[in-house]
Amino acid sequence: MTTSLRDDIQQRAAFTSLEQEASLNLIRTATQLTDSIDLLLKQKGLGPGQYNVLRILRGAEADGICRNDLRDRMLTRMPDMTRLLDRMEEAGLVVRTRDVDDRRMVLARITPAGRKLVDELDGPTEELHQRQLGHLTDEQLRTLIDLLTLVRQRV
Amino acid sequence: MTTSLRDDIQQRAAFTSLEQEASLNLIRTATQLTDSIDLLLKQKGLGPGQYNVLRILRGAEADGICRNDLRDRMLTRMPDMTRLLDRMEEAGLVVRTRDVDDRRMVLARITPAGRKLVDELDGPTEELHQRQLGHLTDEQLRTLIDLLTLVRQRV
DNA sequence: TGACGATAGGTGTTCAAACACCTACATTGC
DNA sequence: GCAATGTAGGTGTTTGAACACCTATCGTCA
Repeated sequence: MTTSLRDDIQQRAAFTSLEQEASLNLIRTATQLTDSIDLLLKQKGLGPGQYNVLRILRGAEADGICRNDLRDRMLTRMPDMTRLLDRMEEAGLVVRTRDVDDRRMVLARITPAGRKLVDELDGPTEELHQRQLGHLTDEQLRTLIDLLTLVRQRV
Repeated sequence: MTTSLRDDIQQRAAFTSLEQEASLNLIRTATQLTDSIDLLLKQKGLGPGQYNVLRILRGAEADGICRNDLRDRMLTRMPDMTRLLDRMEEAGLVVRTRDVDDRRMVLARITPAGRKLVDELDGPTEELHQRQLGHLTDEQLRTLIDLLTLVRQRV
């Protein structure tokens, strides 16, 4: 049983183009994925942006990352990075220190508490990914990834 | 030149699984698509939710659709449909009338102004879809759509 | 027929996203 | 050395999203 997007959202008119159909399918699918992930994160009191920041900062280890670099590496657009970091600092997940060499820059680092939190989420998120995508074969996943990478060439 | 997501967000550690890689690729790609679409819509003073509502109501023609049906047919989750419709009604894009048979229900219908607005966006959005996805062959698009449909089976 | 649960919709409130604007510091070129 | 420009970060304010809670109406079954 295959649920096409057309049945899914009960649209009457067919799609006007294959490109439109692909676009709507992509957005719809991503939304369903993020909805589940966000629900999981919320159980730990995290929003999607906060989790993303924590994973980036964990990857950077002790070096620390400045606000703009952080913003550019986010999975999704986040214009108000300052106040996102404000909240995370208040929650004890990150610390910010002004760089001594270039005093314009403020480097954010993950705290032990932040690291613990994001580590605890590794298992559950991986399980969720398996539930969400585990029914595809490796070849199908590889094809999907390659096609998505190709899409992003021209966005 | 292919920009993998790993380069894109400058992640150091490799993905922990093909499923995770696919999930992140999907979310990242969808975000890029919606960012451009939202930008286009904003030029007409519309948010993504409003545009989605208008397209659904246009497809329903004169019948009108109640709030919950509308919510279930949205491309993306929208918990506060009431006030979204409030704003659209105030903008003259939709009208709401209480159903005489079942007085719990309020049917939303598109106005001529709303219809004109969404009609005007058909061309630009289709052009955008072409710019975003036109570099894929029909076969690639078909494969992508099929894979995304398959993904949604188990979300 | 009238109480009960289910369903449709609305409201109140809190918090975050978004945008424009502003300040501080660094860099460059004269 | 200093004005001009660019870059990094923060702030003020408005709007919308999210959540829990509330009201009105319908259906049904004792």
